[in-house]
Amino acid sequence: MNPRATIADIAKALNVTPATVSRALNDHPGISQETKKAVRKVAEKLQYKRNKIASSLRSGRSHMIGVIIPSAAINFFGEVVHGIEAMANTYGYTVLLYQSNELPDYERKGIEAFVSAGVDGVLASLAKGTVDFGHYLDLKRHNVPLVFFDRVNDELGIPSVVVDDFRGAYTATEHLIGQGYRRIGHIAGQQHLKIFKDRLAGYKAALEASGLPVEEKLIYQGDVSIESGRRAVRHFLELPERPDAIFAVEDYTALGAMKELKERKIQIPEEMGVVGFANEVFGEHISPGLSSIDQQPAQMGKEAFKLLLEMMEPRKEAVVALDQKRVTLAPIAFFRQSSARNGEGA
Amino acid sequence: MNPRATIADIAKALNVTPATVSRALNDHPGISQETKKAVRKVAEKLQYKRNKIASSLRSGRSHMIGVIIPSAAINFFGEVVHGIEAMANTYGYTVLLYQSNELPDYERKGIEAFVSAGVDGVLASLAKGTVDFGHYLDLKRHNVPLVFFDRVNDELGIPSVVVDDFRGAYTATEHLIGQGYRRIGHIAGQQHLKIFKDRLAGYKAALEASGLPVEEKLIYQGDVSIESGRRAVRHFLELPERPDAIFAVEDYTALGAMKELKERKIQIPEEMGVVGFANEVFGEHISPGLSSIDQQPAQMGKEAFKLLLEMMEPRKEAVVALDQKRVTLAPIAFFRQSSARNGEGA
DNA sequence: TTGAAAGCGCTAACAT
DNA sequence: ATGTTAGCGCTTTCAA
Repeated sequence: MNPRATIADIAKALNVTPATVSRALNDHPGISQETKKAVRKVAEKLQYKRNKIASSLRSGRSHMIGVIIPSAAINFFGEVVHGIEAMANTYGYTVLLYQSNELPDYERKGIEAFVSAGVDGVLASLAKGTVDFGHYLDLKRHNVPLVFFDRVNDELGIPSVVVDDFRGAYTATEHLIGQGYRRIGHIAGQQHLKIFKDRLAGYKAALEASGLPVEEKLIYQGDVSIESGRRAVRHFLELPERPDAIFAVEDYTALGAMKELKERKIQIPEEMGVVGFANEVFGEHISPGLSSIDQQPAQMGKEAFKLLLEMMEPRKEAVVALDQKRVTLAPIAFFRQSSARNGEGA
Repeated sequence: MNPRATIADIAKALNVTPATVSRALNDHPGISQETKKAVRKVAEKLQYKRNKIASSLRSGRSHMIGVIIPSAAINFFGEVVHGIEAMANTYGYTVLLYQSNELPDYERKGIEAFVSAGVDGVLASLAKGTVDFGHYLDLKRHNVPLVFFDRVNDELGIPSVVVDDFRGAYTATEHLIGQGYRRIGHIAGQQHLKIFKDRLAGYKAALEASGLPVEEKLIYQGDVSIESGRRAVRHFLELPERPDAIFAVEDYTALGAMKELKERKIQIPEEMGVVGFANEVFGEHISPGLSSIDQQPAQMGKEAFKLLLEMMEPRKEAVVALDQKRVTLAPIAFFRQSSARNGEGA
């Protein structure tokens, strides 16, 4: 209806200049308390809302950040966004969202949209298929701060936040050993993704630490899907010496494995223990409850934003070169019935 | 590094004026093909990217929309956002996201952030506790198009997209009757939310259509939580004549009911059939598989955006008064084992 | 088909 | 403590 009130309207009402009003609204030191109070009162009365667009154009800062995720329909990313958003809002930033749908082309489009919109920084989790990082490096070239989370690439000198996948996998495997399992198979994920490679490494390390052999036959190359979990089980069962437990690279893979095992009437956890990774919601509701490693998605989002904030609003004391900065969160184990041979499930 | 190229840079390179370049980039009719081609070539070479902020300030249109959801961590909303985003991108819009965390205060803050950012329109799903709609009406007053989805209020003359809750509940109940269940209990949700009221109504209507009595004792007032499902079962089992099936207002409620039933060794679906609502991911992975009603979240997001687009870019033929516009999606039933007394589960 | 000129609303030098 | 002035990069009349 009425055109929005501007700074000029307030200035007119108070017989001061727009500059004064602007300063008052921004709590500039050199403005008297009186004036500030008066300005705020009139602003309230006129329902003044700052025109961020004009402000951004002039100041070069938009107080918006862009977030690129593979898909908002994946629970994990939903929760990461939740964390980012919570943090961003408390610091006065607005979040632009873009989904890559796992397609590098969309990723590039998203970044262009962000640059075009003038974001002050970008948070991103890589699409599975991304191998060319040119669009991300463009951001760097234009001095737009960038932080990766979860699906990261560590060779570009871009700060990142991840969960300690190695340690998570190590903990999971160690737990299975502690429960008395001795032949532990692993359903692995695509090895060009660092997170999956790290999990495989953690699995191996745990075996070695316990003096158990690492057998290649017990490592099934899967692709993080329910079907791949089923296939892995079929493979394992055909072995002359089948495993007595499975550490799956991800919960859906573990789920597929469990389904196949159930259909073949193999008792979980008695005959076969199962541990997944990600602590998806369904894990605590299926039976037996699925043991898993939580990745702390909300916390990951918060840390990622904090890292980005340091880059967007650098403080003097800044110590470490920021492009060296890596935040690694501790994974949290949730052991349930699927791996409780000694009856110690949660 | 290098400051971003502007329209003026292109103009200089071609010995034309910025106005011409602007028109060429916007595919203005009165510009020669030659010029357009030349402009595009130079733009490419200089890696020119339109400064949306300047463009918005001048034109008054930002090509951004704001989306308010209760929480990105709730799968359903994640998927709605997915749908919105997909549609928005194909039409050249960018999505701003804000989470209310179910708090009306955050909702208001979100709207202020959006107004301030100059969005062209807003999509919103109400926080549970929202009873004062002043902030939403403000948007209307300032001619910022607004569309509600899922958690809507129908008394404000604001267009909305919902799934047909009445019909979904009717279908679910009718299905139970078809499976031979005769005493069907309902675990209801908070009745001040229209979606839950509609589901109760659908349940009642289906009973009546089959000549079955509606018994108040078989309607448990719950609050959409796992615990409330458990409580409902305890209540039902204490009745002199206990029900032989349960239609739960929502999947988590159904899950709670199933857990309680299992602990009491009551066979599902033989002794007690169960149907939920929402078709959450876990439903197909628990055993028995949970029958449920899908709300088509992605489709809901797409329809909501389309409605908003009509308001943001009205076409001449516009027929119906837009504030009367209601889109109702057909729910889709997924019947699984939890209600398959006749052995017809999916 | 193109140019000239003005201005969207705000902020930041520079002045006083 | 406040005013003056200029301009961010773009679009859009109006004019040629």
